[in-house]
Amino acid sequence: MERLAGSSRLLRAMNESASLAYLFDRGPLTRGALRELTGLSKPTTSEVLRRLTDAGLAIVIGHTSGGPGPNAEIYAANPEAGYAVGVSVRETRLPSLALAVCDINGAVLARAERAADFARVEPEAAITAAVEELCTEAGTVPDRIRHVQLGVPGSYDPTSGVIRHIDVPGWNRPGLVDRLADRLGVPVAVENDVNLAAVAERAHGVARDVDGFALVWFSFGLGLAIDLGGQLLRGARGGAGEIGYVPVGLRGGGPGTDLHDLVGGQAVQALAAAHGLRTAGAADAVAAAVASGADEFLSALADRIAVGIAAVAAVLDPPLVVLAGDVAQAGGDALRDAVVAALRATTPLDTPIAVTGVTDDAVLLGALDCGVRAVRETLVGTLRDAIPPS
Amino acid sequence: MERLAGSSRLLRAMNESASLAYLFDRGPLTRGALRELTGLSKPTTSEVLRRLTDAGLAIVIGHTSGGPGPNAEIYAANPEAGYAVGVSVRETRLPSLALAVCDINGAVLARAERAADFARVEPEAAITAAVEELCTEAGTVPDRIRHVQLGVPGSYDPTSGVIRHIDVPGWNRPGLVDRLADRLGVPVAVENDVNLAAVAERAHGVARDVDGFALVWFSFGLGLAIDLGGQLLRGARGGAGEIGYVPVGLRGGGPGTDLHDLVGGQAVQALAAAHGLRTAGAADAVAAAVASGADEFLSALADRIAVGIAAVAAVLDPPLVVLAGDVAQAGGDALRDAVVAALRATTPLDTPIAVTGVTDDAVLLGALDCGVRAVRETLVGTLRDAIPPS
DNA sequence: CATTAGTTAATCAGTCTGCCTATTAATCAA
DNA sequence: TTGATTAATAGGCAGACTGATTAACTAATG
Repeated sequence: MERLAGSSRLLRAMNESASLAYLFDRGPLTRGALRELTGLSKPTTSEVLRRLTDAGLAIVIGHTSGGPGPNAEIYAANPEAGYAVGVSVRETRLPSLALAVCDINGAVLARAERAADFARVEPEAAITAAVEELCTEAGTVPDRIRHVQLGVPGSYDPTSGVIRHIDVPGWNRPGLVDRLADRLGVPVAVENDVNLAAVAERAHGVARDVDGFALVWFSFGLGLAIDLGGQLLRGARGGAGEIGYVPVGLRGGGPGTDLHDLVGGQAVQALAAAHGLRTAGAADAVAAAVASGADEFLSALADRIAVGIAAVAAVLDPPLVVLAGDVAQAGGDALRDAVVAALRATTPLDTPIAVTGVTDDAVLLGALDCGVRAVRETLVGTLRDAIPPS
Repeated sequence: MERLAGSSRLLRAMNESASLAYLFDRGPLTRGALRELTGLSKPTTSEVLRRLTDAGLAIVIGHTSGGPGPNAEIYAANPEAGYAVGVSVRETRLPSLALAVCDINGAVLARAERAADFARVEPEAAITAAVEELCTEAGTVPDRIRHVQLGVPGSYDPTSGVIRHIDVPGWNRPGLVDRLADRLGVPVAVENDVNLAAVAERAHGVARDVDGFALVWFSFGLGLAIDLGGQLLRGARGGAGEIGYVPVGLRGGGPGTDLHDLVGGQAVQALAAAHGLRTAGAADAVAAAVASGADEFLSALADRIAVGIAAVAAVLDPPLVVLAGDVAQAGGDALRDAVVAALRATTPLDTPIAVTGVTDDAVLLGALDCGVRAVRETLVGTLRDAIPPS
């Protein structure tokens, strides 16, 4: 229930932040267009835009032409109002970083990849150095950055400030995030990498116009991200989506088989080997299977995947399930069709299933998207907080 | 992102609705207390309360005393501002109804139970008659009712307006809800009964102060409700929580065992019988087992339940899992302890588990709670909509 | 008499309506 | 083809209006 109360100052703050929000997500607008969206009068719209430009939050980027009458000025959010950095921390054979800066409108200014030996260089130093290098490449200064979004293969517990379930050396130390924020002089947020992939899927992939979806990530590890109307579900301790722990089958007492044993990277490779496919990794195995038409292996794999999806679908009933990660991407539509068939054969659930539509680095794109959104929130909040502390 | 923009009228509407909202959920307040909560000035607070009382939404219910100075008037939401009806439609051996009316503050005015033979009387007629009778019992008129909340053992698809997965005769007909609303002349909302039990659990049970929780319902059927910060998760087609479809074990192709086959009412009874307990129903069997200390049966049952909870916990990581429904209630703490042990033995998840704290009819209480909230929203919205259509 | 509840009057902030001017494209006459 | 005329639109300005605030004031209570 809305509980906002106040005086005319609140009104101005609301009108300004609403206008800025429209500039952010409806793109460039004329005064007239903004007037229609906000329902404000001509003088007020003018005043709001004057103040936003004075504050460096909006700029005139052009003029209309063609129609009768004067050419209306076209306003847009000032891209230089703040930059966001996205960082993807990867745990492959060698730990590595992918990072990028973008402006408030989401345009990427610079991008880089780096190997990083976290056993020798501590994470704070490595990230700080990488960000500074990125800034010089982008031709900007670190001061302009308003938010750094990290994506890590683990879950972040905001109450304790610790990244858990992470295998990259040095990254599970308590206080790391605070120290990094201190060093960079910028707010730092941490998010699970699969969650960020889901953010990218909503922004650029197949989940663009969907109410919500579950993204299942098949790679070396196994992950799940849940998007409910654009909001991520993280769970009590950031542990939502630890789908690898879904039990498979009953057993008396002791620990038994779970989903990780069935469709984790190693399990997939083992299954492939059992079907006579010997390759370097799980993704390669699946790609080879698709190429050579090894249907038996694919349908065996699909059976296993269907178990996990059935559990997710029964609990959440998502409007869409997206298969992502290098293994799923290697499988493509062939794997998707096999999974659909397996699911239909076993349960009455008819949840639509799709393969990811993000071809670029999904985690990095998602981190940028989250970062930009955070910067926008900050800027809108700045206006809102013009309300005096009573 | 907030997009509200407007002029001084909006301000008044906001201040009034915020004040009313505070009266609703902080209970009776003096002018001074409301002033602190809203941050408004003395004259404005007075004006707002004057308008609310004029509109019949607030009343003076008393005066302070004891301190120096005049006695402050104590304001409260006018209980007569609107009534809500909750109806629980049950599918037992004989279909039956439980219903109650309460005022805007949640005080129950009248309550009734009724058998209803929906094979012979159509649902619209039966509900309408029951509501009218309830009104005379409560000494009020049906006009005063602003919302009717139904709880049904099935899922309601708001897009098609059809109640699905329901076994009570006549209730799966398309357009039923609209016809009922027409006949009663009041908005009618439908919700899954387990979801309503979760609402009651949050309002009156063990989930009062928790961020979110998953409520697993064990009765004749099997259900799951997911509460995320007080918001229910319903799924794409109202099918979230169809936990009975969670698969158990791998199988090649054909339909195999699912959770319903494991812990549905019949399955529990069969399991009890296998352990030498012959009773009329699942709940009785469990109660008998607890009374007689039949630990083997209980731990076998707990093993099965743990599979379901593990799946839910792995997907959602809820801060709490609540066991509810007559079977769980019969099991009580003994069953809870057995389930905790079974869960710890099989998975690394350490989600807290509790038995329901609602002893009264949870579905009916939840329906009343939902109904009251809907009426409050309507009233607050009335004030908000004082904003002219430009 | 000190303290508090609530009202009244004057003021201030912010938006709205209505009118005005300037600018552009289209149309029409020479 | 060119210049004048007209219609349509962008944006600014002045005065009215709404609603909240501050500050002073009245009245009630221990």
